[in-house]
Amino acid sequence: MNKNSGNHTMNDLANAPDLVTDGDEPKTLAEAAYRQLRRDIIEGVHRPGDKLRVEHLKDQYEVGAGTLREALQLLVTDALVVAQGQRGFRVAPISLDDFADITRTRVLLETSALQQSIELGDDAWEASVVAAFHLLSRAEEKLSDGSKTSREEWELRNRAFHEVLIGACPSRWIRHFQNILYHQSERYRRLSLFRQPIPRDVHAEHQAIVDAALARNAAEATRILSEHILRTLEAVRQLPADFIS
Amino acid sequence: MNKNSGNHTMNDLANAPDLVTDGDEPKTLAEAAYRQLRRDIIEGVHRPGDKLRVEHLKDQYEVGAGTLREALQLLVTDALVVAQGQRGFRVAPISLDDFADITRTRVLLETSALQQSIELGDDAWEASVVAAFHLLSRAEEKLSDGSKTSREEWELRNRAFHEVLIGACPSRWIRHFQNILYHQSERYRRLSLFRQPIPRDVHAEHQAIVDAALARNAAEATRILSEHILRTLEAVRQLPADFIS
DNA sequence: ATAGGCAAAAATCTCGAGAAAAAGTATTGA
DNA sequence: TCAATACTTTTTCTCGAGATTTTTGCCTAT
Repeated sequence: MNKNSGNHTMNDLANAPDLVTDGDEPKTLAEAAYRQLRRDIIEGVHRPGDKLRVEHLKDQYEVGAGTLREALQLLVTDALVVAQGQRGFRVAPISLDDFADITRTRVLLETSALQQSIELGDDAWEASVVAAFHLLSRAEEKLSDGSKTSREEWELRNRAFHEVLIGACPSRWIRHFQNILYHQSERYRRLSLFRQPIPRDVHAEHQAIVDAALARNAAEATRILSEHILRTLEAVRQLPADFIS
Repeated sequence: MNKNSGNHTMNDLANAPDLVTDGDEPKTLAEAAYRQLRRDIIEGVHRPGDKLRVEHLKDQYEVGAGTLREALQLLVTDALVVAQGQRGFRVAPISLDDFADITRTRVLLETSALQQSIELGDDAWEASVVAAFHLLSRAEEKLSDGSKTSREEWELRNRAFHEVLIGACPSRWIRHFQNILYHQSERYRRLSLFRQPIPRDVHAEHQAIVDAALARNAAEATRILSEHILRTLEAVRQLPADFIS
């Protein structure tokens, strides 16, 4: 019974569709190409600043030129690709300052969202937080084998955890922006994890956030979350300079 | 043999282009169509929820089908248009709750940006604020004739004023998001102005913001700015219910 | 009379080729 | 040797036609 999409007529807001539908399967070739491209950009297959030539990529992704063009346009929405006038597309460049900006903006949005979540969340929200935290903890245990799949699993569950935390925040716009920023920071976090495969004690940080959230201690929870997010910035800051360029 | 991606030397940051290039002239047909469409959506020519059929619109805007498709895709970035799987495009719906969400998120972002602007702004920033305020005041005087051009001029300068206010905020991301939200609220503000052509004493509010900003009184400035933005929400709230649907 | 299903129509999505623009290369002259 | 110009190549942008999918209308059966 997971074929959801049951639309209730009353109360459009709660079940209003997200600004970017990202959960379902891709229903069009353009969207499929978009997802592959997004993955490849985040994974670093296409490096920051690289030119994305339609003629070359259309063969690689097995779609027509116009279709690939649309996929690139979708990536512009996520700010993973920049389009310049009559000069084609490029992978969005990265820089330390940009990451600092992303991180601080994330803190601003995510703390506000968490505050509202704590204020408004019901039992179901608490349950989803505990569940997501459990899944993340399990993924952390398996992370020690260093395999690629386990890290991907951890990435997925880490994201799910952060999403669920602010899941009771009623603002679709904050969640939308937060979503974009999370994708962005994923590119940087990849660099950090590559260098520092076993991160700092992130488990304890998550635990502390969960405890404060369930205790409805918004001030404490947002404080820890802020430090948690900002710590990633510090980790990237300590990378060799030539990693980012 | 992939080569390279010639990276430029440093200093990319200061002159980094905005996330959405909006100032220049449109350099491509798709972008031209995008701007016309955006204007028409904000102006209400295409009403919220309307279906946007490519076959009809391509004649109206005098471009090919693929080109119009790209224009629509660009509008998805601004969240003025929603694309559903294999079922084409629609003008993004509006609702009171959505506007409340937009407004509150705007307050969150814009106050944070203003705070940083006040903290970091230099003499040139102060000058630009005073200049923008002056232009806006002049536009307000001419607003009494009720002509369409004068209201458009006011819209333009009001936007410029709010942009300049947070112009010294170094965060490109906050400015980017704020930009999107401003476009969104423009749709709603149009409804409000239509009903209430001579708005409340918005001049005094702007004046108070400028005074507090130049006095480097961040707490006061952000407080007034918050109330200022929220007041628009109240104005729309008092519209007849059937205005929004 | 209503519900279900089949068929026609409309709309979307996709592709490849042609026109416009940018980038790269070679040539010429000081 | 260097700079400026003209030419060639590459790439982007645009268009119209064909293939799929969705929607609409009609018909039949219970």
